[in-house]
Amino acid sequence: MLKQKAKFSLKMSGRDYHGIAKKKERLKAFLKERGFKSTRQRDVIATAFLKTEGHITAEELYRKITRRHEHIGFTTVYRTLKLLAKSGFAVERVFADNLTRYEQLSAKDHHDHLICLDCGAITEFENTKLENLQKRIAHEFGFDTVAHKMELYGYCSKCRSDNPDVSGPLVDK
Amino acid sequence: MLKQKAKFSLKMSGRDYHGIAKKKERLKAFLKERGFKSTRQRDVIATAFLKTEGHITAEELYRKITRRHEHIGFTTVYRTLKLLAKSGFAVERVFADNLTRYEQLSAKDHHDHLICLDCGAITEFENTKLENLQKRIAHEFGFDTVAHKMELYGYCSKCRSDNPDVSGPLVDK
DNA sequence: TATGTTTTTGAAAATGAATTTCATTTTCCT
DNA sequence: AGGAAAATGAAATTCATTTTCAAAAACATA
Repeated sequence: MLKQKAKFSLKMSGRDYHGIAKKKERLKAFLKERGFKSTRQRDVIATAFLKTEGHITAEELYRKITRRHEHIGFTTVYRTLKLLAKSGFAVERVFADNLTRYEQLSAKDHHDHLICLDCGAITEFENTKLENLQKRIAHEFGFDTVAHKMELYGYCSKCRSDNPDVSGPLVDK
Repeated sequence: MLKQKAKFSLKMSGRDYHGIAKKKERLKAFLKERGFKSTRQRDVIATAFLKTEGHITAEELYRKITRRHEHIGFTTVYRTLKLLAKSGFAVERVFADNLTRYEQLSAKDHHDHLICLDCGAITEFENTKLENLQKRIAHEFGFDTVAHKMELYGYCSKCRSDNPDVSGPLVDK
């Protein structure tokens, strides 16, 4: 009774809600162009990653994948995420917990992060004024900026209402 | 012929340009208050740290200290820096290279950093507009902000003139 | 389709900064 | 001086990340 589902599982699982098919084509093209090889593992990992919204560690993605009984090594997940980052499909980010997370590189290119110190939720935001101000400041110091990192740590409204007297682990200053 | 210099070396080395004496008094008071003990090592490490301007890793401070033939263990330097951070004399910071650095907590309290990807120079800056904008943004998302991190990575004017075609290691996005 | 070359895989080992352990030493209160 | 409590420091541990290397897979070419 699972036949019909299985029949298409390798080529398409349901509608392509995330535009994954196109991305995978682009990835394949990228690999060929650079003389890298297309493998089953890379396909599985890339698919799983591209389905993911938000920020995920190599470990988390690895667990997600192996849960579905794929026997793919952690190293390969790790390396594939690096590859995705180098090929422009993913961005590496390190927040205050010092874990490396990957997020998809989307159209929403320049954004920053709000991080809840209680539940760990990561909210993205974009603010043009902030961008401009950053550039202006860098300029004042004779800096040519190529990247920036801007994170706001605090407590989201949900966590504050759950737990009014927050005294969680501070992070920075 | 070095007698005169040596005579005062433990109590005061030259004028107290950095206000170190006062800070050390405050530290001593802090220790006593909390039931911690004043030790030769803590004195040496605190002095060395308080003399330091800018941002220093535990390793760097350890090397600086042992250079002067003090035999103080790395662990003690590490722990003392943690202690200084907890007692409000130092602030811990982690930049893109993932090393923990310590800087003195000065009057210039809320500041952010410009980091040169070539020479590694760290420049501090302060900008009220930026602060306010950050708060406003956090507020929009119902966040109660307790800390923030804002770093601009790029190339300082010096490095750009030394090496016009920079293609150094990128860091983030 | 077979062959050969190159790349990939993944288990295991290495790395490296941060942190902890624990026996010994030091501080400091009485 | 004596004794309880804390500090020291060398070594060990932790833990995420990265590398190694032998075996397996991919793929260009014949």
